[in-house]
Amino acid sequence: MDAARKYHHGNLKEAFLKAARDLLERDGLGRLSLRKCAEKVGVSHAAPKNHFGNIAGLLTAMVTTGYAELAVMMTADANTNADRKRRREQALLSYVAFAQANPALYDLMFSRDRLVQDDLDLLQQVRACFVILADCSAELGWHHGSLDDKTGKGQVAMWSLVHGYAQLVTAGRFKKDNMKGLSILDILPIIEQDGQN
Amino acid sequence: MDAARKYHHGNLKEAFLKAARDLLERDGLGRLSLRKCAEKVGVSHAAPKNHFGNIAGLLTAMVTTGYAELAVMMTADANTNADRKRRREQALLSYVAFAQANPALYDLMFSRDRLVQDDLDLLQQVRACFVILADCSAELGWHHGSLDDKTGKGQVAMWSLVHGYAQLVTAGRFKKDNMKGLSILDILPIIEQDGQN
DNA sequence: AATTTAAAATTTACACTGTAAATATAATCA
DNA sequence: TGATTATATTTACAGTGTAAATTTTAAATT
Repeated sequence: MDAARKYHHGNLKEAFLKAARDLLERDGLGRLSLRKCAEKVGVSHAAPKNHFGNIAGLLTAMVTTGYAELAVMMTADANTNADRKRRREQALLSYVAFAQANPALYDLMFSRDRLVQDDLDLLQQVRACFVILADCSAELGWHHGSLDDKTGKGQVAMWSLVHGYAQLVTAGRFKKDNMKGLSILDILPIIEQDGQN
Repeated sequence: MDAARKYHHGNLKEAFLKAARDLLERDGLGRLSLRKCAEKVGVSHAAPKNHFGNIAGLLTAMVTTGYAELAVMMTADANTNADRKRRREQALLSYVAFAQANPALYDLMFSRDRLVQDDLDLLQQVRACFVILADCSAELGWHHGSLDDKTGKGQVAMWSLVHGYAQLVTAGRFKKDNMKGLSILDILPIIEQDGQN
């Protein structure tokens, strides 16, 4: 079961994912094609059909690895005994860093019509990221103190804020004007309550 | 100069924009093509070249009308003498409503690699929307009261929050779990300061 | 009004794309 | 070894965007 020399090519699936990701970040989604990936890997253009079915399957698999990497990055320093505020800041910084390092992939990760949205692996990895963000949003206070968070409002707000920031930054919507140089941590206090963490 | 009967087709540009937008929302960006638009309008597939140059030009023009409509919706009730908090709630509700009514278009409006990003009309309409949101974020307080907003943090936070929320809602990321039924106004208090509006 | 000019739309052509079906190859298993 | 299954290739086809040449029509000019 030596995966490296098992079949004709050996690990063609991972080779394809790597080639597709390189082409995605280099040329953009609009110029990514199965045939270019196949040429880059050195196989026929019909080879990926066995592994991914169609191009939506390839993109879905690639996006799924993206969510997995994102989860790993967000929890990279979580092994320490840092308090929640520290973990939250680390996770959010990593979240934005991932989006900036992989802008085209990050874009695709929230695409509505190019992925197999009900893919089980994808849903699982998306949920893993959500759980991490949910943990980050826990114990955040509210201005209107009567509100508790059983409704998930804090989680929704947390993900909305960091995703919106990441997307707008990578889309170049914040480049001009006088708002460059801000980080997610600069706008994070908006979501924090004095005296809590 | 009767625009309705000026040329062979008459207002082919607007007819194309309408056809493209219908196909976009019906079938998604992945299945939108110039040739289908041309067939729907009833002209040859090369007709749009005179008006848009290429497909990026068509998508850019379509997205530009989207930003224009968004600006109109956000300021629809602004003629009244409502205070800023009221205007802000109206604008944000309209923002999310627009995204939900035109999910595929809204997605395309933040695409990184399918538009002519330096198109002057596009930049102008984007800026118009930003100005409205900036007005909405004015006079919002901060928890750490020492911070003023000369850096644009409030504007960045405002757009990040509402865009992230709109994108995640239209992408279906909030459909399950226990957080359905929330509106942007439910998470807006997170950005408000007691005693101010 | 007749002619010229320029704009608009069509026709034709081509390289590229995803996908399906039939075929060939190689690894696994009996 | 032989049979089976997974993997990859070949071939084919409909659809795509775009460019170039051509035709048609409106507008401009005389």
